[in-house]
Amino acid sequence: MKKPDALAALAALAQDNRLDVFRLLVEAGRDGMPAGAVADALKLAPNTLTFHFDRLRDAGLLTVRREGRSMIYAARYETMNALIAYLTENCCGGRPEVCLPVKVQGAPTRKTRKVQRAEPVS
Amino acid sequence: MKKPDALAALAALAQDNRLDVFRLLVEAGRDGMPAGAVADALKLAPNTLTFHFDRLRDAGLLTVRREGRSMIYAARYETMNALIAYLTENCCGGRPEVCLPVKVQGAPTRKTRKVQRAEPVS
DNA sequence: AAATTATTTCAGTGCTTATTGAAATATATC
DNA sequence: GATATATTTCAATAAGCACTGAAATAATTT
Repeated sequence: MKKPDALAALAALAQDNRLDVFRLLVEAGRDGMPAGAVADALKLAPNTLTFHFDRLRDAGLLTVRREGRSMIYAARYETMNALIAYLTENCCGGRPEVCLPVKVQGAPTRKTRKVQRAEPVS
Repeated sequence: MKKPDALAALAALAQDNRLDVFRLLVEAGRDGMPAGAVADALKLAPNTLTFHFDRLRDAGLLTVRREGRSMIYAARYETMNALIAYLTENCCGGRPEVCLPVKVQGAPTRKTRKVQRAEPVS
């Protein structure tokens, strides 16, 4: 994945409702779910939803197909995977270790450190 | 990491110049680099840069400290790490395998797989 | 203490975004 | 073929964003 694509994916996901839409479709699995079902689940107006679908789709995060009079949207996992790979490579100096809380290389520093607490689900 | 924080981090990174800033600071390492050096490297007006620093900082992706008359900005790797973890957990159904191009569960599919090519730097 | 260097703050501007309501399109049912 | 269902398109609007130029703050050097 190249920078413009990563940027597009980031922008697509950087919105409350769209992140919900994408997460819902990820849960829904490869078969996806109809636009109306997404609208119901997230309580979004159908036209607003179309707007968000378009953006997610432009970013390569979604696919659509028609089934009867329903439009079935499904998450494109590959793109999300590529985004995560991009972030890991480009924003962790290529080495995920770099992102870890405690620096390992270099002279030994003080040992104590704030305890990392487990977090509530959301 | 909770949803609002993930959203903030995504929004902060979903901008061309800011993504550049963050990547540069990641490369710069834990010690960071002065605002002016970032401005020079990326050819951004200092006030524009302050604007972007603020956003990255609000998202918890940066730290600042003063050193003489310079402001030294440094990447907060933990936040990026937490974002990647969030995306992996919440947008890959908790299982990274889900994001892989070929579905593994269910009946065995063809064995071959598109070769993953190395990509140009950007 | 005046001048220089580094960075931030402020006000203004054009552009993009998210949302809404109303109308249009497309498929299915009666 | 008329009606109902599912979704999209279109136009309008309010809010937020990225950037610019000018002025302010803060630390250093002379």
